[in-house]
Amino acid sequence: MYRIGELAKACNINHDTLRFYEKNALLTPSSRSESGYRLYTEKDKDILEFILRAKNVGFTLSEIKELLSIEVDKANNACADVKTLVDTKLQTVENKLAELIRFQASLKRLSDACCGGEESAEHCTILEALESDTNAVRHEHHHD
Amino acid sequence: MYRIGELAKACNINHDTLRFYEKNALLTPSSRSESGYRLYTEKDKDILEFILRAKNVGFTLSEIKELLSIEVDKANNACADVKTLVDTKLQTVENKLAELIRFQASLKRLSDACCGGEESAEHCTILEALESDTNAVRHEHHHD
DNA sequence: ATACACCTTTGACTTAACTCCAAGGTCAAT
DNA sequence: ATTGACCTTGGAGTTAAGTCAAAGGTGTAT
Repeated sequence: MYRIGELAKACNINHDTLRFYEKNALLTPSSRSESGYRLYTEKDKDILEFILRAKNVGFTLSEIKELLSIEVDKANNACADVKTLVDTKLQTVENKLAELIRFQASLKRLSDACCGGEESAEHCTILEALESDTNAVRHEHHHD
Repeated sequence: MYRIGELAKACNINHDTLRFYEKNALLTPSSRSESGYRLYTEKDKDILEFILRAKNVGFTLSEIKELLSIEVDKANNACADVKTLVDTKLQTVENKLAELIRFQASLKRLSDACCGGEESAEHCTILEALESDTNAVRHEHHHD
């Protein structure tokens, strides 16, 4: 069991952020001590880590709330609904992945061009690095 | 040449956002008409698209400004500095990529479990899907 | 020449996501 | 029994990133 300060420190965030997440129904501590102190379990910590990772890749708190709300309820027949939500989010993730892979390629090309090869003059900005990427994929396409 | 409304519409954003980006030195239109209208070129549009994609994967505007400022200036000897910045950003991108791949795997597992296989009971929430991922990678590690 | 859609600027307002503050309770150590 | 680090609540303040509104200029179409 973590008290609020311990969990905050462990995850490197402000303790007020934890209260804020509680107020916004993202993460409620599993229990309270006699005297009213919030007590977080290891599972609560997993949820928090999930929230922080999701935030880091550009999900909003309300999107994260949606992700956390996903529950395949076998008894209830809401399975199809859940699958729709999951597949929508999966699509979002895959779009983000595609973007990031493009950024990665551009930055790599830039890093290599810099102080590296003979072709230092070729790719001088991230936009040019991106363009050369685009050109590689599409047809040649000059404009100055 | 796009006027502000045209570019905003083409990129599906508010025209005030373009003024906001200009005020914050992220994107300044290449020229103005006689009467003072902002005129954006195709290159300006490329920059805007870059900004929007970067935002989408969780970069802040000031990080994006940094990315856009990268220029390998051969004359100037700042090449090493640039490489450091680029490599730092590359690391950031690769961390984000790793997170997203994990999300993707979890969501896929969830999607497959739902309405799909026999094992519908196994992975009911994104956290459980994540956990089973963790378990696959690390040692077995029970806690209830 | 007058609508009308579009543009200008300045400045105030909004929303998401925190972050801080005040006034006070808890608890282990001196 | 009191200090000091921790916790509580409620509410106000901040920052990033827009978004809107007011007052007025532009430019093409009737």
